[in-house]
Amino acid sequence: MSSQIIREQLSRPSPEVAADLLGWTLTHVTGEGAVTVQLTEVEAYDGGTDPASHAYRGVTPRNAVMFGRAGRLYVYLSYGLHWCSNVVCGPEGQASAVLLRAGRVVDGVELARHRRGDRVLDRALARGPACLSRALGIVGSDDGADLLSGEALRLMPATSRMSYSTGPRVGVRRGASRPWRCWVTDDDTVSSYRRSPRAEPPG
DNA sequence: ACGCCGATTCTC
DNA sequence: AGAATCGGCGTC
Repeated sequence: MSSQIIREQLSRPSPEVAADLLGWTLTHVTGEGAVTVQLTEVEAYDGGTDPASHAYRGVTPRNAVMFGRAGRLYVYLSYGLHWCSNVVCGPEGQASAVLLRAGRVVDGVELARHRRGDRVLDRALARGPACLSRALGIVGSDDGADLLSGEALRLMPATSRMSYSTGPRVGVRRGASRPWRCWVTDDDTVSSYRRSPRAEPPG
């Protein structure tokens, strides 16, 4: 599949793209080596219509990448200490992204464990959005990297379709009830669901 | 300029 | 349940 076709696929609204991304792999090559993660849990974020989105209130230096062309990486700092990674979706000019919440490390397990800690179980190496980014060695300077034409970071489509479940998003206060979290059904690398303590009541 | 809060994670 | 830790954004 050409990167042109993949980019068109990613240029649709993020709630549609999210489920497609399950089973895809993301590889990051650094001086330390390569780590590949197969995605098992993702969350869609829209732009102007989604109060949980970083792009809800328009373009800022932080979220600018979300408004650019699909297929690039949007990285942000969470709680002042954790990097989190997104795949930019949707047509250019319209903010939209899919947060990478969890995956299975299918290559570079030793390097991923070195980054995450010796006592971390294999299945937990990339469980949780900050853990996934940490396992891959993704940091703020990777913000904006093209995942389809780049050398260091590469996103590749799944070889087979996975059966998946959907449900409310994790951690967000507003818009938490939109069923925009997708995960591979019964997969042990999926993060355990915790609704934000500050989430607005459902309904 | 100031203060609050977050698309989190780990530990107690 | 609480801490770690800082940039973004609303408010004064």
